[in-house]
Amino acid sequence: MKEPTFPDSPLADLCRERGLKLTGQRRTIAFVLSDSDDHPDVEELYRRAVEVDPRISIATVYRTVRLFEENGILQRRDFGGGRARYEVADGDHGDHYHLIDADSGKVIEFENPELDALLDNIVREMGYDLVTTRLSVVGRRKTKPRGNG
Amino acid sequence: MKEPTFPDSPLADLCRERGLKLTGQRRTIAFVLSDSDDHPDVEELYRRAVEVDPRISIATVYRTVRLFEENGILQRRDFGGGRARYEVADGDHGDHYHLIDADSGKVIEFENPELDALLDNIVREMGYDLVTTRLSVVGRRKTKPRGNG
DNA sequence: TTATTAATGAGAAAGATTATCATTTGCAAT
DNA sequence: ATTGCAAATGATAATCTTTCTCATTAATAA
Ligand SMILES: [Mn+2]
Ligand SMILES: [Mn+2]
Ligand SMILES: [Zn+2]
Ligand SMILES: [Zn+2]
Repeated sequence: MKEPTFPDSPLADLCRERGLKLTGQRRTIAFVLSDSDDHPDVEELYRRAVEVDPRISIATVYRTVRLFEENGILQRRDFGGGRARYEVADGDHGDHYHLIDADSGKVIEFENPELDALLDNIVREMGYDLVTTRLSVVGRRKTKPRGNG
Repeated sequence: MKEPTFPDSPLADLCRERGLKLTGQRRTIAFVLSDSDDHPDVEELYRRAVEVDPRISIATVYRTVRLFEENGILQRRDFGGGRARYEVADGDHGDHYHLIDADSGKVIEFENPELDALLDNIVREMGYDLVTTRLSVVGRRKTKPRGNG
């Protein structure tokens, strides 16, 4: 009966600009996504969305992330572990890669123009245009070597 | 009633060397894998294995690829599309990456020592030791530019 | 050959995602 | 403001891949 009030997020505006119908649920999910700076999966997005407006179903979250991804608003990531994870495309930072801490699972973002260029060149020299790079590295925190231990 | 006869494959020997019990099914799956130079998923491995010996179940194929992967005999790949795909670890070629043709889905392997080194350095400079690199690029075949067309 | 222990087969179960369909809602035209 | 209609939603069934269960079978060592 009571509609929650919150401002239109940048993603909600994007949604409109693409000519997508801006439903209450999409507005909520867009808000939640704009508010996130990590890589939530659908379950986590659902939890956050319900906080904002309980009148939402997990099915709609699945539908909406797919829609947003098809429209270039979201990027899907696969860090292993069975569930797809999402982040805003071209949020405040541009293209980037992910380092996963092998022990904690923590995701650390990084950019590297040299890597961008190298991948582009490799693919071009094979006679292709680069469409998508799917890259994540798993690493283990280095134990700082001591003088004597 | 009739046991199919085929030689022990390199992978079957590896299986023994690791102290794993060499069952008929594992011998068959090892044979099929040694005979493959592509990136089959479990369903495809099952089809190939049944050709060699019908007395095999898909459950055992799942179990065996997991076992082989845990023992460093197989590598699991994710090219998108929902199913895990497998290839022999350190077959005739060493570590390599994969380029997926965006239109045909064809998988093209490549090696690149510069890329190896760059990834290693990036991760090291972030304070980590590189454990695993998960990389595949999707590309579209270049249309050769014409002088006039 | 026998005993022991692990592996297998068949199917149930699990986990993630998509499909179905009756109902509701956004939105554009009255 | 109402109306009409296509599109979206909620609830849940279905699908798809992978793992689990458990009674039966088979591999290895004594
Ligand atoms: Mn940078
Ligand atoms: Mn090389
Ligand atoms: Zn990211
Ligand atoms: Zn390969």
